[in-house]
Amino acid sequence: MTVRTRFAPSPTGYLHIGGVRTALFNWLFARAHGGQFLLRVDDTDQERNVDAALRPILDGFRWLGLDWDEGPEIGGSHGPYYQSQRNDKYQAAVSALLASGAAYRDFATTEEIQAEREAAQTAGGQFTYSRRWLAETKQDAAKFIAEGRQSVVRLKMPRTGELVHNDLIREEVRFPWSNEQDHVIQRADSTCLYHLASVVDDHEMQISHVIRAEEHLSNTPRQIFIARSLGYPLPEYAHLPYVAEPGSKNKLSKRKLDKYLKNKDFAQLKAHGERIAERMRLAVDADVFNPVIVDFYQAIGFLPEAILNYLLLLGWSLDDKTEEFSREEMIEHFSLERVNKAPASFDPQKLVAFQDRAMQKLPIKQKVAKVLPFLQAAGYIENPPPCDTGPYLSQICEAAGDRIKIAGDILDYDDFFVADDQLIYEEKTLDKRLRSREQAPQILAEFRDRLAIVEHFEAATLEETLKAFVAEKEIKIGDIVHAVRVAITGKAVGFGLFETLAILGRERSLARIDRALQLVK
RNA sequence: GGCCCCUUCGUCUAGUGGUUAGGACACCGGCCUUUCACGCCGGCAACGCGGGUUCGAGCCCCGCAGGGGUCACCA
Repeated sequence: MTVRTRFAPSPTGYLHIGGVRTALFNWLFARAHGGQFLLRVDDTDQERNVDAALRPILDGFRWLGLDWDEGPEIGGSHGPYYQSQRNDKYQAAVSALLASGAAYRDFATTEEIQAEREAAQTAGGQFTYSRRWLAETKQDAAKFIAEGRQSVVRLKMPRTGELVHNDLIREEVRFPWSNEQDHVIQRADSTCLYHLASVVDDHEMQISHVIRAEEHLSNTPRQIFIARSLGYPLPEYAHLPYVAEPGSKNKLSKRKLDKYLKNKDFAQLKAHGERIAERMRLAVDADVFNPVIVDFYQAIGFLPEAILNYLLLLGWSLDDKTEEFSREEMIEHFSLERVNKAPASFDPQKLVAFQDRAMQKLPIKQKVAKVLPFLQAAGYIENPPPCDTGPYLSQICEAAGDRIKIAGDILDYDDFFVADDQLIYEEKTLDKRLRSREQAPQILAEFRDRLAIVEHFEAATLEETLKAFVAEKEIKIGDIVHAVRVAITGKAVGFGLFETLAILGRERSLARIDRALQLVK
């Protein structure tokens, strides 16, 4: 049997991190079994512009490298892949269900159903629809229509016995049929509902494994009922635990974006992102610029592999120690058997830790490539970049060491990209390192003259020069290092001083020191 | 409330009858050091509760408690 899995996003305008986890597991399972992964658009209830609302989602998938074998934009042999375009198939299924007696036309009004429900509730019992507006024959129907009633189609669910079903993750689960309602599968306006559509599509698209979040577990009985009634072979079901809010066991919801910002770690991550966005003069749309949404990470320069690696471990593990997985290793090792049953909280800090590690491992050349678009977006480098950009950025990334944790962090080191006379000095640092120390400007001036005559303006020789200077003047190394740093970068913190000097070169270093000296005079 | 699911450090988890209950993130010390990062060393910290079964239970059984999901002419 060919393994075929699917992810069915509804076009909401953004890709939710919990959704990505579900998609990832589907994708991994398909890839691990040499099968296909498809995307199907759940737009049965959409009125707005589906294309516009779908684009960020597809972009997110592409960015993460979760490629789909069939679906929007690429098509496939089981299309169309938009539920809004598959209505004929749903109608046919409804007719078949009606014909076999597995479903019926119901002429009750919403109010009447509601009244029954409330009556059952006050009686303390469980609601079971009386089916008194059920129309079995044309005559019944005609009578109701004459009264001006409209009809929906309901499933005629069993009311005795139980469904025993084997879930790939939950194992055996049992549902008493008496607990099920006669769910509506077709609205009064004759459009069909999600559960019907989903079952029909899964069957027609030959989905072998339905891997979805736990919140669908209790929807499974009605779907199995539909599938059975239609004579479909059942797919395997695997219900993943949902992703929970940080520090709680509530389901991470797309509707509570604001709430999560109250979480300290979340807020901190967002603030970091905002700092980067601000430097690029990027409009920060509150709806999307949020760590629950994948766009956020893309916008500020996270690595897709870091996100995938983190999400993989949210509810799945290989053993007691392996944490890092390349894409290939994920595919090689992933299995549904090792998926956890309990919900897992989304932990922004741990995601960041994976990002840090992934960034550390990134070769300089690739780091340069990641960082460049941010410098261009901020207006520091032209597009296309001048030919000396590569070597210059390589030096900077090399000197940066592990300081650039997110590609957008490069913008913290704007001092390498502004003209000497445009450099902005932190007043506080100028005060602390130069103005408040009587001897500091003098010492800096003297060291400046040494720099002017140093033979090789390279990190190693610069360090020798400075050490010699310190020994000769009988000062502490800190007395000069910090003064030089603020003079050439305007900041209190930065890369190694000697590397910084070397990158800037003699001319620019001297110009900046001179300017700083002017400023503190 | 009915039904269903879940329960090991703060968080992600390993663990399938005998372990000093392991790892990771976070946190707290210390070291390194020209700042900031990185790195290194060390530390804190968990089997929800109660009954069984067993020589022995985090692991098996039964209760309880807690948490969550779901109960739409939403998806």
